[in-house]
Parts: sequence; C-alpha cells; structure tokens
Amino acid sequence: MAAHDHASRTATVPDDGLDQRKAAILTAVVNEYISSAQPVGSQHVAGAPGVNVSSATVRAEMVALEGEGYLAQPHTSAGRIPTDKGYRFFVDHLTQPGTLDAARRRQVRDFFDHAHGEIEDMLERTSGLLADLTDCTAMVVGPAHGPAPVRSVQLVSLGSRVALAVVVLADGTVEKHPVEFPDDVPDTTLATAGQHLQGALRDHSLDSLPDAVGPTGDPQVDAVAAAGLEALRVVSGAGTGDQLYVGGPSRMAAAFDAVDTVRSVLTILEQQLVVVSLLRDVLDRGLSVAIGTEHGFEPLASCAIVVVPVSVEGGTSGTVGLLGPTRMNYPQALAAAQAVGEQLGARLGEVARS
Amino acid sequence: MAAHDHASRTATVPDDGLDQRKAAILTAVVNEYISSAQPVGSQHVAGAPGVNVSSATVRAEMVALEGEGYLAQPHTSAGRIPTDKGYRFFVDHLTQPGTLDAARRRQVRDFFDHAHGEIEDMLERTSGLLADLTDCTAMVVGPAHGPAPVRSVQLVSLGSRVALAVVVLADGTVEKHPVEFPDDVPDTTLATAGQHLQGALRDHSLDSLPDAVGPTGDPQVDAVAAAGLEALRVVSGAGTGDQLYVGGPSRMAAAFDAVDTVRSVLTILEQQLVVVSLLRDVLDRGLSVAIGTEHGFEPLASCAIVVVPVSVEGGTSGTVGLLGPTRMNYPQALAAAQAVGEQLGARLGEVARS
DNA sequence: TGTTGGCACTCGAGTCTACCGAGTGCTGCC
DNA sequence: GGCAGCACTCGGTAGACTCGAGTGCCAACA
Repeated sequence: MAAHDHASRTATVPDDGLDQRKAAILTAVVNEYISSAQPVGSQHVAGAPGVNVSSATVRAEMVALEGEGYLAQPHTSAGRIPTDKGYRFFVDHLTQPGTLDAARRRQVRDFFDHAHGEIEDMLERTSGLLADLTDCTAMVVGPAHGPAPVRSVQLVSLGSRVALAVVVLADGTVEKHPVEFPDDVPDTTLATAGQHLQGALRDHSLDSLPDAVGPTGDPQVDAVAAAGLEALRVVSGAGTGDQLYVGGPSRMAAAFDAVDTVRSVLTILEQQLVVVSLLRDVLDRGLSVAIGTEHGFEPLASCAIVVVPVSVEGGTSGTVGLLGPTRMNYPQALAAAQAVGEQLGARLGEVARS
Repeated sequence: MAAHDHASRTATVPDDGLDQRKAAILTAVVNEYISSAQPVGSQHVAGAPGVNVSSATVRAEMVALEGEGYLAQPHTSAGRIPTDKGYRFFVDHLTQPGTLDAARRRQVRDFFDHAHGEIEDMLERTSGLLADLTDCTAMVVGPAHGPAPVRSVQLVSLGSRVALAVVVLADGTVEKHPVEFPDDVPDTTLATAGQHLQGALRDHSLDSLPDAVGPTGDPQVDAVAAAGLEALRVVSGAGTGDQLYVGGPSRMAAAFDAVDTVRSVLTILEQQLVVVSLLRDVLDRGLSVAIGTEHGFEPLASCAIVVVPVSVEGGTSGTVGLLGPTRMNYPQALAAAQAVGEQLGARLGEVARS
C-alpha cells in the first residue's frame, strides 16, 4: 500500500505517469517478455539496465504495478507479464521514436530503389517486405484512387455484344469492367462512344463522375456511352483502390502456439473488408497502435495492430499495417512500418508527379 | 502367412489388386479414418457395410494389408491408418467418379449464375467457393493468356516522361506496364505511337509479338513505339496469366494439430511460383491426385493435392486445385474440383466466345 | 480350409503422487 | 526506503499405476 501511495501521490509524472523506477521495471518486463514469451521474474528485472535495486524491491514495485493494472500474473509464483495497459504505457511513454537498424534500413532502401513495374505488384511485394522486416503479418491497403483524375477511357470490343470498359487513372492504376449490350454493336459505334466518354470524363475523378454525358446526335452511340458510364460507376463503387495485400500470414502461425488461435486469426485475415475497415477504424481513432482489445474486435484480442497512413503528395491515402501478437516488438514494428510507409508514399508520389 | 499367400496368389484381381474383402476393409479403414482422424480398429471395420466377417478375420486381413503396404500401425495395440499407398489404391480403385451432393451442386450453380465482373475477381472468388465446398485450401491458377489475341493497345500518358502501356486481350484481361522515356514526349506522339502499335499488334498474341513494328517515318514515334513494345514484352514474360489465387488457407490450420506443420504449409502457400509449378508438375505427370510424397515435395509430405485442369474451348489453360491433409475426403474433393473446373472453363469460354 | 471366439499381451492415455525450483510475499534489520 | 532472508505457492516434470482399446495367436468349428 505504501508503494501504491507512492505511485499515485508522489510520482514524478503526476497523473498517468509512473515514477522512473516503475517505468524502468515495466520496460524491462516488456522487453524481456517480448523476447522470451515467458513470464518475467523479479530477478531478471533486477539485472536489467536502469534498474539498480534488489529483486526484493523489484517485487514490491511489481505488486504495485499489478495493482495499477500494468502487469499481470498468470498464477501465483509465476513471473509477471504485461497487460494491454502495460503495453500501452510502454508504447506511449517508454519507447522513443526509434529507427530501424542499418541492415533493415538498407533492405528498405534497396527494395524501393529496385521497385518498378505495376503498382499492384509493388504493393504486394511491399507487404512481403514488411513481413520480412518485422516477422509479423503485414497488411498494405492500396491507395484509394478517388481523387486521381481519369487519363483515358476506352471501350474495347470482346464480342459483338460484350465490351470492356477500361479506364486509366493518373496514379497509374487501370480499372475495368465488362459491359453487355442488348444488341450487336458495330466496332465503329463502340469506338465513337469510347472517344466520347473519354472526352467527357478526362480529368474527372472516379468519385465525381457526371450523371450523364452529353448527347452526340447518334442515339446508338449515346446508349453505348451510357452503358459504359454505368460500368465505370460500378468500378468506382467497388473501390478496388481499397485492395488489401496481406504479406506473410504464416508468421501468425509462429506467433501463437494454440492452433485454434492461429486458425481464427487467419480466418479474419481472409476477410478483406473486415481487415480494411479495422485498419481504417484504428486510424480514425487517431491511434497508430491498437493493443489487445483496444480495437474492440474480439477475435483479435490477443493481437496488436500497428497502422501507419501512407501520404502521397501531402494527402493521405493507403495504409500500411502490421498484425502480431500483443507481445510484438513495438519499437521495431513502428519503425519499420513508418519507414516503409514513408518510402511507399514517396514512390507513389513519384508516379503521380512524374 | 496364409492370408498373405491368399492375397498375393489367388486374389480376384491378379496384380495390383486386392480381393474383394480386402478392398472392403481398406475402404472401411480409409473412410473411418478420414472422418475420425483416429486409428481404426478391427471392431469398427467388422461393423462396416460390405464387411460381413468377424473382427478376428478382419485382423488377419489387416495384417496382410499392412504387409503389402496399404495400412500402417502407429504403434502396437493401436488401430490401423492408411498409408499413402492405401490412399492411392482407394482413390484409384475404390471410389467411383462420385458426384457432388445436391446442396453443393446448387451452390456451384448459383455461384456461376451470379458470377460477373472482372475475371480476376471471379477467379479469386472461385477459390473461396472451392474452399467452402471442400473445407480444404483451394488453389486457382488463372488461364495463361498466351494464345489470347490482342484486342487493343494503348499508350496513356502519366507524365511527360512516363506512360502506361495498356493492352486488352480477347479473354477480357488487361495487362499494363509503365514505360519511361529519356526525353519529354508530346501527347500527340504518344497517341500516334499507340495507334501504330495497336495496328501492328492487333490479333497477335502476347506469346508471338513481332520483333519490331514497321517504321512510321517519324523517328520519335518509332522510338516511343519500340519502348512500348518492349514493355509489352515484359508483360508477356512476367506471365500474370499464371496468377495464383489461394482460397481459405486458414483451413490448413484446422487440418493439422501441430502448429509447426501449419506454419510450414502456409509458408509454402505464400510462394506462388512454387505452388504453381507444383500443380503443373502433378498435372504433367498425368495425375489428378498426388498423395503424400508422390509429388516429391518434402514440405508437403503430410498433404494431398487434387488438381483439375480447366479447359476453355477445348484447349486447356488454368488449373483448379485443392490442398488438404492426406486424410482428406477424396471423392468429395475430386467431385467439387471437377464441377468447379468445368463450370469455370465454361464461364471463361463464354467470355472468350461471346 | 477359412472363419471364429477366446485369451494373453501390448502400450498409449489418463490419473495420481512426489518432487523440484522459480518465483512470490512478508518480515525484520540496516 | 532498501534489502537479505525465509517460508510458501504452484506449475512442470517424472515415475508408478490403472484402464482399455486393440492386437496376435491358437484351438475349435462348420
């Protein structure tokens, strides 16, 4: 109780803070538990740098930390493990911005130096990179191309009554959707309608498509153009810009030893929509790390999520995320996600700007 | 030994065969083991349909089957489990072509009735369907569009020195690749070069691109066109046609209880190239089922693979496959894969033909 | 001669016990 | 307030034991 009083009344940092020694102890417990996955005993902590007191004192402090909810004991006579609140404090106050080690920094640089080809490929490979860097499952959400202006619209005939509406956006993405016609459409009509659409839509964004394109005088062309516009509207609604790329889901199998946990986490990861909205949710709440139940998504209660927005040209679009057990290496994960997110944004910006 | 002589000398089916009773016993063991995942004892088998003998007789036959390599015993005083050879015989001789049950058949029909939109989406969702049908991990390899003729080529400007080469193929797929130029290229030059390429390449396939397109008289246009052609060559080489879609990898976590096995299998599944060539390998060897070590790929020794080629318009391109534990439900898996493969082929054919 | 009931045997799985030791909470001394 | 000392707790491991499903063998039988 003395310890408790000390913490709540005379702590160095008044309110949500812990005095320096408690902080050092919490840090030691978190670090040790992250690397060993075993409950941490007072002896180990006493030997840690920054904690120059005996194990007995550490024990007393640990009792206090447990009372305040930062640590938990799986059972009496076991060491302590951090609670979600403990991790939260660690992430918020005990870990400096942190940078990647040299090897990883080079790996990121090399990757983006050699990144080329289609944007989708690059996002996919980026998720692999991030998984490699952190040993967590990585999630990359492609930039929503809402604001990207249309560069080209084309109707390509695939058959007498089927065409493909192909639209190229300024960010280098290509969207397409099949269009079916009730009657045969001659190639010339298709081409004319395509050009008409292109003229009308160029530099619009998919988010702000006009309700209709002006008449051309030829009713058949108008009909075809209207059908094409409809297809583009579908594309814009489907929002393939929110495409999710998951890298290294197998890492989740290494993170847990209960096969049930693994299965349920993998099941979640298969649901793009769920994952994307989960990431958005976390970001919307202004967090970059969601630990345990903080994201309010029960099935991932034993996981932590790291999210970093990708900003392209000032605006933010796209997300880079990491999923791992709550005892993940937060500093490293954050640093890696930030580095990759930054580089990715720069790279995407290049394409858009060039 | 009497039993053994009986089997090897006087069996009804002379060579690779088993007499009817042994076959019935093997069938019972396989079926029981598939559904229970527990070693099967002689009593259970004696009660199975088609086996009207006592457990003692079953035991004698089991000894023979074990001697011939169809069954194995995890340890003395445990029941028998089928060996890879046992599964093989079961698949080859003891299971009739088999059809899907009504509910699943309807599920497949409904799916393809409502399948629409982009081909990639459909393939992705098809893998999900197949996983749902079989409770295995499904693999769908997109049709290589080697033979599909080019319907449209376009160079779209993304910046003064960057364009996107976009090619639409008759099968409804769209490929693209960025093209960079050493100098600024005016839009008109780009458009002219694009049209020139389109004229020269239309109805070629990506597999048989010409070495060069004829000169236009304008050297800058020629240079741009050559760069565009080069980009298309990259696209053709990259062969996104062999794109792999993996559905329901989480099912592998339910199939094994060793988390290590799960992890290594998932790691394999993340390597597109490995999986695609594995499937191709199995098909090339004329198999539709590869059990255990038959595929010669060590890390998947405890898995079985079911492969069905997808034939579009007579020719075969694309593959659907299933990955599960060796004790998977082969008849159902085969039936589902065949049904889905067939429907998928028909659907892809429709697009190509229409 | 093939089939069967009977029987002794095997061995994994589960239960119980004892023990070890890492770790705790407490207490009294400095 | 910090610390050494100490009794205590309790999970994990190892060994003894039991249980029972399942086996292999054998003698009897149709």
